[in-house]
Amino acid sequence: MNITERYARETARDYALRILKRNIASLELVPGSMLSENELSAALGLSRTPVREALIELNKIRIVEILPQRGSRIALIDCNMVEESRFLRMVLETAIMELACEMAPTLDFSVAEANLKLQQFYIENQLPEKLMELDNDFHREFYRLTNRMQTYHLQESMALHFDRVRSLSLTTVKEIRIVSDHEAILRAVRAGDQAEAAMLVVKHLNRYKIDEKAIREQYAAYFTPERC
Amino acid sequence: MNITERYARETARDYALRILKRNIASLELVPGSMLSENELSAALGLSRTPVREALIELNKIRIVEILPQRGSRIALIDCNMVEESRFLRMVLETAIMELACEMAPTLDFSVAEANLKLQQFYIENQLPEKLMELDNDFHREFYRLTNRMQTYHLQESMALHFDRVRSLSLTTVKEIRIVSDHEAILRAVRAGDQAEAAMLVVKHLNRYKIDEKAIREQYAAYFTPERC
DNA sequence: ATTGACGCACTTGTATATCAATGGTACAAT
DNA sequence: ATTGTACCATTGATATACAAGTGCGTCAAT
Repeated sequence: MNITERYARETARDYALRILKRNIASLELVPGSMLSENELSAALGLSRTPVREALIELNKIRIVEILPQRGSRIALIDCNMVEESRFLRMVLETAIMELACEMAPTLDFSVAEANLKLQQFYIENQLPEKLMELDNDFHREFYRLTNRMQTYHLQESMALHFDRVRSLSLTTVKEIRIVSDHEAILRAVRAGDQAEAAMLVVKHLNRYKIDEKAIREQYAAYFTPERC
Repeated sequence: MNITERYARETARDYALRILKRNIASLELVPGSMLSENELSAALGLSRTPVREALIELNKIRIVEILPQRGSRIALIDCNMVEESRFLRMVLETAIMELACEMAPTLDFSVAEANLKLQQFYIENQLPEKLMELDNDFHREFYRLTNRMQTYHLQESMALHFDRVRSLSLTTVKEIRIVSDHEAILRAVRAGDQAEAAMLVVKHLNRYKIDEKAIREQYAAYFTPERC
């Protein structure tokens, strides 16, 4: 496990959650591997209670299986859950953008604008590492503008399933296209063009399509036996 | 609090969650009222641990506020959350039905059919009490058929916000319309008619529209001061 | 070699006690 | 009226213990 420092004033539970999520997304915690509350609390330097609470949360999004009286395990990658997280993001983000179109006249897009400027800066200066965070921020900003943060959090929790597959993927997203996608989306939303915005969102999210078949074959042990 | 027996083999945490949710939805637990882990564990005959775990879950869907070192409280009814839960259901259920339309040729609708038959039976025999459960079952069946149960659970958790307002509402839904809506939806999905199914879902869910303004005025103390 | 019984080790679920940190309250002092 | 102080209740977290259930190894019987 890749363990880093606990933030100031971060609760033990949030700390455990943060570290666990990161290690699950990066596959440092191998799908199918067993955990135990005791083992984890020792590794994290916490007691069982906050670790247990974190595991319960991860169990709720079905990324951790809790087998009573036996142990816990990192769930195998379930294509159905990956598909469902993709579905959720597609459906929700389309609806969010359509909503943003309706509200456009009353919205302040300056945060999104500033974010875009930064994206362009990092592209020009060849610093693609920062882009993923900016990408997330950009999308989240529309949930915030439309007052749908709870929806964002629901979607975000499911995204872990997709992140694991992305970690296995060799296909990287073309940064320049991403940024121009974002520009186009913001333009459409500003113009209140729902159909255009929805179309762009779908096109944008489809860039993250991954060659799941090849990955599945190469890393068969990480996946649930059921076919998709 | 309205407390009932614990089911056989129900974990203490699930029991606490079930009782709390029911009492929150029915407003038996008054919006804005304070709770404490100790008080609740005494009332439920459990220890702090499972009660605390239940409160953490309710806090995550923002129906319970946890104020560290001060206590917990039943959140006031927040119009934004109510609106967001309505938004979520509308968006997700529309997408689910469209998906079901695509998959229609491969789906087995016999469970939904049987449910509809029962709905008709209860209408004819004037037993509307059973209808709400059947209503829920009917909708859940489409999430199951399209393999989107996790999506269902996310939506379900947010529904608590809406349920509280519905408990205050005097406007009852017309049962007969509900059943005929369901029939029409199933027909459209069978026929694979996405546009029709989506339209029917929106129309159906709009029947649950509630006179929020009047309720807000009558029960102002239950609501957050912010306007919607 | 196979089977069956048994017990051991381990895990989660739960209970309980305890302490730290902190916001609220009551009350005295001014 | 304001301020300061002591006290209390509450959650966050730790530690410990026990119950119950699972899996595994041992060992005897066959």
